[in-house]
Amino acid sequence: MRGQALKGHLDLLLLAVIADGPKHGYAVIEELRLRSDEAFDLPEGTVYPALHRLEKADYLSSGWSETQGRRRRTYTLTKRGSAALGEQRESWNDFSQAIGQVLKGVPWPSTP
Amino acid sequence: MRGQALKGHLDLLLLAVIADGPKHGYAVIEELRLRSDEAFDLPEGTVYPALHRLEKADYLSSGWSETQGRRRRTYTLTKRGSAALGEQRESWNDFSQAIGQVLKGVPWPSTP
DNA sequence: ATCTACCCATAGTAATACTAGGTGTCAAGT
DNA sequence: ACTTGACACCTAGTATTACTATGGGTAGAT
Repeated sequence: MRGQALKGHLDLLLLAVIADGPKHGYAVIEELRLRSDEAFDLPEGTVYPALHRLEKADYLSSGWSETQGRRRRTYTLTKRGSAALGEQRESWNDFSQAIGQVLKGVPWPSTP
Repeated sequence: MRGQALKGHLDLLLLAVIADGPKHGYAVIEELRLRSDEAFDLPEGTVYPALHRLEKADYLSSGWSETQGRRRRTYTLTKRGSAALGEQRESWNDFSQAIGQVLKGVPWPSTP
């Protein structure tokens, strides 16, 4: 899948996987790939800046840890982040339903 | 609904409504509003440039007509446009399903 | 006369996902 | 000893794109 289709929905995905439990960036990428059945394989250059953005917006908080010589920045969902997740989830539902309605009337190309 | 969530999926919507039959820009906006049950109420500044883009990409062709003193530019889906619609529709299905899968595991906030 | 609906257009802005690079650790293979 | 690949982080710059704001014009109703 072309990744750029993510536009506007990346935050929802990131918040969703972190809602499941605190995670560091690399783990977020892996988790997203797993849960989406390989559909989402996001480049680091997409995820890290987005996490910074979400932290700045107070949707996530972070802390450093050192695990066997590797430094990790682990992100946790804040209260605001949890609320945002709920809202974004609803708006995703509305959005996808609306698209579905528009598409409903359109016939698929003839496949005899 | 906040319109900017459209990012990356506007073309699909435009192609879809025009696939139903040739339409001019203003009619596209109306049709989209109707079919989406008011969810999509796109500003003209969004739609017109997008139509130009799609025509440039040879997904649409256009022609002017004059109806009771009003000039209209009517767009018709090209063969390439029809193919693109099919592809974008499939990729929308994959995309929305993938989002659904990611969201599946996440519990909604406690609503007692 | 003015307002609203109809109908088109463009310039500039903001947001954001991505490309392309960079830093460094550790384990396994050669 | 060296290289490769997985792990783990980061940023600068680019491209795309939906939107805001604005402008032009016609027709019909109040």
